[in-house]
Amino acid sequence: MSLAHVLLGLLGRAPASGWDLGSRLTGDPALGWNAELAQIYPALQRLLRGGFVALRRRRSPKGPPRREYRITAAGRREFREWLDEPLEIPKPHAAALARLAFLEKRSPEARLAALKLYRVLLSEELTHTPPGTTAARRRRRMLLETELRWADAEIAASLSGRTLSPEER
Amino acid sequence: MSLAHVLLGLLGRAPASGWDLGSRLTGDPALGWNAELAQIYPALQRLLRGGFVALRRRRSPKGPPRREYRITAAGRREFREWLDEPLEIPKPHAAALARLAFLEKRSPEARLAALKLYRVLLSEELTHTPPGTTAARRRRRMLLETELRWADAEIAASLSGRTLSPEER
DNA sequence: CGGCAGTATATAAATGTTTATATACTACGA
DNA sequence: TCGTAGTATATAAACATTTATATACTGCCG
Repeated sequence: MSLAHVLLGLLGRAPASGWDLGSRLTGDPALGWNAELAQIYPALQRLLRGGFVALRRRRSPKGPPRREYRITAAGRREFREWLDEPLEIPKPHAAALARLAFLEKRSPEARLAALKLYRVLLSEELTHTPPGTTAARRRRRMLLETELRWADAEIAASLSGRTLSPEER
Repeated sequence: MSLAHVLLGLLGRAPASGWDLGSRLTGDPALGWNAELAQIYPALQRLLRGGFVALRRRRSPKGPPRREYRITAAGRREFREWLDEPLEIPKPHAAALARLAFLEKRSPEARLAALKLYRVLLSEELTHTPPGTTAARRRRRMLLETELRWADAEIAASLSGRTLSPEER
C-alpha cells in the first residue's frame, strides 16, 4: 500500500494536514504518486490508529480547525522498511499514454494536430517545473525535455510524410 | 474506462484472445497500460455484450479452446471517440517512482547503491527495447536513454558528495 | 445580506485493479 | 505414470481509487 508510505515520507519532511498533503501530492508530479482527498483522509485515520502518526488540532485562520499530523518513531521505521524494498522500472499506466500509443491509427492531420497540442502541453509543464533541487525533480525535468525533443522529431516526420503524400506529389 | 478502449485498439490491429491481449499489454510498456488477465476476461465479456467485439471459438494446438475476438464497426466507432478525447501530460503513479522521490532520505551509501541498481535495471530494459517502429516506442526508448543519463549524473554527484564527506576530508 | 471562493474535513457509492484460486488441455521428462 | 511447464479461460474476494455529496468556517464583493 504505497499511499500510506508516501504520506509518511511527506510527513517526515514536515508535519501537515490532510489538505496540505493533498496539495503537495498534486503539486509535485516528481513524487510519482497522486491521490484524492477522499483517499487521503481515511489513510491518515488508519495511520493514526496504527500509531504511525500523531495528531494535533489547530485552529485555522481560514476555515474549520485543521488536524495536523506528525510522523512518529514507528512511522519512520515503517517508512524506512518500505523505502528499502527493491526498485523496479515503473510501467506507465495512463490514459494519455495509451492515446499516444495509438497515434498511428489517426489520420495524418489528426496525428499532427495531436502532436502539436501535446508539445504545447509539454512546454507549459516545463515552464511550471523549476530546475530540480532533488534527484527526482531533476529526473522529471530531463524527461520532460526529452519528450519535447521527441514531439519535435515526430512533428517533423509527420510533416515530411505529409509532403510525400499522394495529393502533394 | 481506458482498459476496454485499449483492448479495442489492440483488436483493431488484429483479432486476438484474452490471453494474447494480456501478453501484448505486459509485453509492450510503450502502450502505457497494463492489466491482469483477471481484469481482461470480464472486460472482453462486457465488450461482447455491448456489441463492440465479436467472438469466434477456435481449438488451440496447446491447451483449452481459444476464444478469439475481433473488433466490430461499433467497436471501431467507440474506439475513435475515445481516441479523440483531449490529450494531457500523464501524471506518473508508481511505487518505484515514489521510492526514487525519497532518495534523499537515505544514507549516501544506500542512495548510491539504489542509483547503481536502478541504472542496471534501465540498461537491461534498454537492451530489451528495440529501436522504435511507432511514435510511442520511439518515445519510450528516448525516455529510457534519458533516464540512464540521469542515473549516471546522480551517481557522479553522489560520488563527489562522498568525497567531500567529513570522514574523507 | 446573500452568494461565492477558498480552506478544511469527511463519508458513501461506484468503479477499477490485484491477488488467490480453480479448471482444462497438451507435451515432455523423470 | 506422475509431476511440471506452458497455454487458456474464469470467478471471488480483497484492496485501491475516483466521483459525488455533505458540512463548516472566513472573508470579500455586489
